Amino acid sequence: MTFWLFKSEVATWSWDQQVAKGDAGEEWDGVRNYQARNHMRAMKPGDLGFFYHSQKEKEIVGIIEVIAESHPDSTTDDDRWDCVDIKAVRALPRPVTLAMCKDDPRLADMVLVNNTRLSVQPVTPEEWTIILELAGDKG
DNA sequence: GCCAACGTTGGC
DNA sequence: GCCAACGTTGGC
Repeated sequence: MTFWLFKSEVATWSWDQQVAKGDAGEEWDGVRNYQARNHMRAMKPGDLGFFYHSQKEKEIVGIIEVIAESHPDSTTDDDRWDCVDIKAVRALPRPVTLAMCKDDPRLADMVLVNNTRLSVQPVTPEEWTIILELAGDKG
């Protein structure tokens, strides 16, 4: 089991839209960054991830599950770009803001804090647990 | 709205 | 293969 974090602007693809897709989920398309793509290629069905709203909200709002391995991105003919499918698992009881992550010394090395521009990134098991704690999520 | 960080492109 | 120019992301 590996943990991840997916970033999206609310205007582009929001948590509510993800939830509306239900268990069918949706492909995480549109990624045009090699690092982000490589992370998606490393994902396995059953992996869990956080759903983060960038720009305005700047907070982790929910948990998603990877439901399909990486496959060609249907929004482009360029075969360099792959994506996975994800579905919403549950919303966090309270969102965890970027500011909260920055304020917690245990999260000082988190990619979210240190590489603001990477839209798909790994999360360590320790970070995963800490964020669930900050969110008041009991699993 | 600005700007820092960083990734990509393309000329050489 | 280097690097300058440019474009984009996203926090502030």
